[in-house]
Amino acid sequence: MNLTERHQHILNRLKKEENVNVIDLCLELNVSSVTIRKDLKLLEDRQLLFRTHGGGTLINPYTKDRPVTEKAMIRSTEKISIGAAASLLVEQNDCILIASGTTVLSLASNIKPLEKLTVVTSALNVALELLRHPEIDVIQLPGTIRKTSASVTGMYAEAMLKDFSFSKLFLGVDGIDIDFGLSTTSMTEAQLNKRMIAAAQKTIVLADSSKFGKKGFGKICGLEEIEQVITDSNISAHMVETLQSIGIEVTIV
Amino acid sequence: MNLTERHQHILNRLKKEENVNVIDLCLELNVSSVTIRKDLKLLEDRQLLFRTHGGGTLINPYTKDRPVTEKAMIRSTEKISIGAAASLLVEQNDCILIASGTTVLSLASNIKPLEKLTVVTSALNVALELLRHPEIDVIQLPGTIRKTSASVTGMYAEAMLKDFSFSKLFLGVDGIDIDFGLSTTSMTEAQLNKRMIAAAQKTIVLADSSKFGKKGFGKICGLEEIEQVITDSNISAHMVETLQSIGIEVTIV
DNA sequence: TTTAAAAAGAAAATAAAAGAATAATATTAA
DNA sequence: TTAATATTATTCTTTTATTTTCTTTTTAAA
Repeated sequence: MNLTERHQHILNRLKKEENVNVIDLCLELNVSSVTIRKDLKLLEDRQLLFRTHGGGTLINPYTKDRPVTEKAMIRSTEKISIGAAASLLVEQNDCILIASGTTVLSLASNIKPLEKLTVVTSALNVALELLRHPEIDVIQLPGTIRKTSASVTGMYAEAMLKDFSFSKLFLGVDGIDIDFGLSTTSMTEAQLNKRMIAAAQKTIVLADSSKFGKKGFGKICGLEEIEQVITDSNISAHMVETLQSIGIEVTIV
Repeated sequence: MNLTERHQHILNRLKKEENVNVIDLCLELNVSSVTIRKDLKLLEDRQLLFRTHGGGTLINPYTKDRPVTEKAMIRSTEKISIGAAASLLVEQNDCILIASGTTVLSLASNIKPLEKLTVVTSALNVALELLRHPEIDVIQLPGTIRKTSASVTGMYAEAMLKDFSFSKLFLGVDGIDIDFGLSTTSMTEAQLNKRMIAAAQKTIVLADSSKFGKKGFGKICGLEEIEQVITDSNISAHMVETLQSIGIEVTIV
């Protein structure tokens, strides 16, 4: 039995029983505990399981049971830092637009407004997160809800955006590529994001370093349309230079 | 059983019973009380429960205005039954409208669609609840979010409703009075509910028995505009008769 | 073959978890 | 209020799991 078969086996057991432990896997697969731990680590890096002391589990053990919030924990440390850095850009009496995605959700949980703030968002979980603050006027965009991101898309949201102008847009994306520009997995979401960029005076992209060089299915826009990127320190120096040469402000946390 | 599995167990028990105690958990999980206390402390640090003397609870014991998700627990048994009864009225391929409130949230958690279903809602928590079902197309109405009910109101939602026609509206209210009719605490919500009634062929009101004879601030409509009421068995016989005499179908659970 | 690279394992060092003992604190009943 | 009781926090020890470094084995390529 080789490495991939072993990994397959581990994932199958996880699917059946939701969690596995190192010792059982050693016996079942006739390999040492060191090997199993390496397997688990690798699978965790690929975000196929969560490591626990003594084994692994399929579901993130420490999130409330919303499917969407669980996803937020992937690369959580980076996302939390990026969200915190983005929250510093929010000023008093701002009118901002927040798109969907796990990274901007982290922004939402980091916002601590001192005075009035108006937030329009497409993401239901962002809206719910912001409800905690009485200082914030939260406005929800309408539309069909995408199950994977818990956010709306569609013509109603696009039409409504035409009535507003925002000082800033906080945008999360699935891919940033020098040539292809910004992209996301859904066509309708890309369409809405395009309108969002048009409605905002400044577009700030929140993206952890894994997003660079990647392309999602739906193109949102070229890089020339954005003003600022916030990312983590694993971004390559070359990418930073390229972005800066186009005139994009790069913030590294 | 390892640490994470134990934590999972504790959270599951909490979800079912709202509070746990140290001694029971010791026996159930075969670990010392020291360990359980460490578990509870850790889960409290992650804001997944609140520590109490001798155990833990899901609800913060020291806040007055509970967030929306917790408010659902008040009169929960009645609300669960009412929600379950209402869910039976949902038919395949229906296009329904669900308003806001804790009772209709209970409807949302009871819906188990067999085939396609389209749901439009003003309440964010209803929308999130329904996302679990791939068969349901969930459409969110837009607008400013009321913090107390986590639902939208305002002209954008009202305007959007004009584009649709629904077979049924499920409405939660704060008061049902023979003379004053249906009412709710918020003026803007009353306004939206009015439009909702106009957009639906049939209005089904979900209200536990405590709501009868009460008046909220904002009048929604007179009783003649509704077709059906679902309530619990504590409603007075006289009230049932009066409602039926106006031609309202009364379902008691 | 020889060599390089990947995979697996052994062993020691390190870290985490669990429980015991006890002091500190909170709750309850008198 | 006080005393009795229950619960919690703290410290320490034992056990268990993990990480790290290094060696061996296997696999693939030159």
